[in-house]
Amino acid sequence: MARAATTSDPFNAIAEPRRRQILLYLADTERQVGEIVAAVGLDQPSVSKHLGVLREVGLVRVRRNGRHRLYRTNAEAIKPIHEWTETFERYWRHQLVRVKERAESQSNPKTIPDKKRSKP
Amino acid sequence: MARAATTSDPFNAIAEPRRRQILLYLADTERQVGEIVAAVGLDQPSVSKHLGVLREVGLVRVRRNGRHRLYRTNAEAIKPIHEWTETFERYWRHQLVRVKERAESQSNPKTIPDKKRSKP
DNA sequence: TTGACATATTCTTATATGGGAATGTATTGT
DNA sequence: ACAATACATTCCCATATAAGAATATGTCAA
Repeated sequence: MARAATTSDPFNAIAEPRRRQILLYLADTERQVGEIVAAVGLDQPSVSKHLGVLREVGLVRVRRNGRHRLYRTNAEAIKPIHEWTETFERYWRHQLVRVKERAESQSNPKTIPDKKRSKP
Repeated sequence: MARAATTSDPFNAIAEPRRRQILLYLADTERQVGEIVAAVGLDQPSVSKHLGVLREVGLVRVRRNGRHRLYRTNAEAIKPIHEWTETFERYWRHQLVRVKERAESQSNPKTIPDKKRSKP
């Protein structure tokens, strides 16, 4: 079968760039939907749907305030992803050590291209 | 537009559980495709396709050895994801502190949850 | 109440994706 | 050269999903 739904798997939920953008935007401050709409430059229904996904998977929390809804990132829900990537940390450390060793042992300036940064 | 392709966005590439499984499996040892097939319990073409995605996005490296291909996780490609989640670390730390403080100061649960929606 | 505002939900549609089956390709042993 | 082995690729199909348009729901103000 296919992958787990965006609404049940945080890994899948953050696979959408707009949602990552929203999570960063909501990381330190509560925001109303209107503000989020302005910030990400999508139309309101799209934003509401993204927020719905993030809500269901637990990556954001909502609170009502009059006619507004105040969203905020629930950082704890990102922890599992952080921990998953963390299991690879020692491996890329080892890789770096190996690269460094090679660079030091032989003064052969062989270029090892670094991966480009992803642009969220 | 939709999300970036699995073959160009590591976040999307790891949104598939099988691929995460493969990445863990290949983290510390090179493996031939046959071994990976046995390990994940999919049939060979499916595994090859997942490996193709991981290859294109740079999450694994391949090396030929006779008729075999030896795959290994390229941990460095996971770093950007790790770093993205890391930006939230201080927030979940704060959240934990707040939760702890509240639990210690008062035993009055003031949570106002958002209206539940039924979707099961 | 009525109406304006803020947000959510429900269509519809185009596209990406994963699995299964079948086939293609490269490499080795004889 | 030929067959077997080890993978990769292609084709087809079912499903998930994201955007857009239209509509619904809920809340405040007059």
